[in-house]
Amino acid sequence: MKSFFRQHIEKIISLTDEEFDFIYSHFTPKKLRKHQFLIEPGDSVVNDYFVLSGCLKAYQLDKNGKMHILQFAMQDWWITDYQALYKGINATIFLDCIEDSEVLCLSLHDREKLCSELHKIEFFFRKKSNGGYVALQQRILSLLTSSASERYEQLLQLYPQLFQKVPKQLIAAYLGVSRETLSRLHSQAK
Amino acid sequence: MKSFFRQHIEKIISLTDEEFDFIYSHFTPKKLRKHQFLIEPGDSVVNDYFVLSGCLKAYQLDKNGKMHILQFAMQDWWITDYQALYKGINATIFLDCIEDSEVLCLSLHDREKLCSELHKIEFFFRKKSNGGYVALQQRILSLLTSSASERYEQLLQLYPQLFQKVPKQLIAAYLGVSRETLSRLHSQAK
DNA sequence: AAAATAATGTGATGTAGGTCACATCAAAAT
DNA sequence: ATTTTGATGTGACCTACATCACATTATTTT
Repeated sequence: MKSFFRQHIEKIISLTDEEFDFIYSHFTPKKLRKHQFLIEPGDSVVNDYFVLSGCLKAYQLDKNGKMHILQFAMQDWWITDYQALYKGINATIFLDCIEDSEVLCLSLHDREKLCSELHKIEFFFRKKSNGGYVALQQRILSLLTSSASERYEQLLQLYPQLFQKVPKQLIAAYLGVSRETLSRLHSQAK
Repeated sequence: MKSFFRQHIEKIISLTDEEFDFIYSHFTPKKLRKHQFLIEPGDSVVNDYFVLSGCLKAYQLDKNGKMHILQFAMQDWWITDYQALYKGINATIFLDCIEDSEVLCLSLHDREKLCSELHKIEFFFRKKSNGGYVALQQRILSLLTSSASERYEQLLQLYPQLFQKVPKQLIAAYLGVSRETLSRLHSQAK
């Protein structure tokens, strides 16, 4: 698990054993059960979470109680309420587990400490953020330019593993379609 | 103009005169006329652009020729085709001027050089990227959870200056509504 | 200042996708 | 193993919003 995390970082920067141990010492492992919440609206948010195993979702409920999914996170992904974490305001989203999961917690404080002490890791986090920015832009373009069935196909292309783990009604809530419509898109196989 | 740019950076980090001059020496000013293109699909993209004055838009055309706006950029904003820039692939968006504009160009190469030579500026760009990430997440939530008229109100709240510069049909293309629907939302004043 | 071009408003009509209702099937929980 | 709870499918109907068409009013361009 530790080596898996190291590989994740070493996709972007290379590390000595001492550097990795130093970095790793700032993280706290946490085991979570299905349905367990990490964040609820109103909470103060101190951590970013790196997913070692399992699957989580970040979402909001609208005024009719309908769920809208901002983000999934599987193995290898980072997730939290970034608005709350970065701006120091209360959470506006729910973050919970779709299945039993393990995460590594990193407080914002420790992240900033790491970044100021180790230039390399600041490079890592900058690259991660840049990559995330591009991914979000692509999702916005997908929402603006594509129909429900096109968006479904795009998501399937991009993250096929997701469809093994996540019920289709959650896929629908991520794509911005009703579960009924998503089901019909399938049967009609457009 | 130069001091305006310096202020922009000093909102996040503080600089000595030498440091600022060093940073500024990596930027190239460029004047642009209304309708002028900075990027078209297929182009290779080497620069990020910081807007000194004017207003630009980044957009795609869908298969029916309809425009969908990914991003506006007014004074103080950064804009480019980030996917193309970061991944080193060809552009997939148009970037052009809504009015006469002035920008500062920074090549990716120079940005990376700056970041490796001056830890402070890497901090700056990391914070910028984090902020941008949060803004995009909020836009996705807005697209998922809100109706056309709610999205209009949210945008008006967030960037009132935008409505002085940008014709409503472009606002519509940003919100993901037809210009006719946007016009009707107004008259009905929901 | 005139001509050309772009922006906006508004009616009539079309449609993708939403909502509601209920049936079936799968998976947890006791 | 049985009960409870959640996931999926499908029909009937509804509604935001899109599209098309044309009139009106700004804003550029020459």
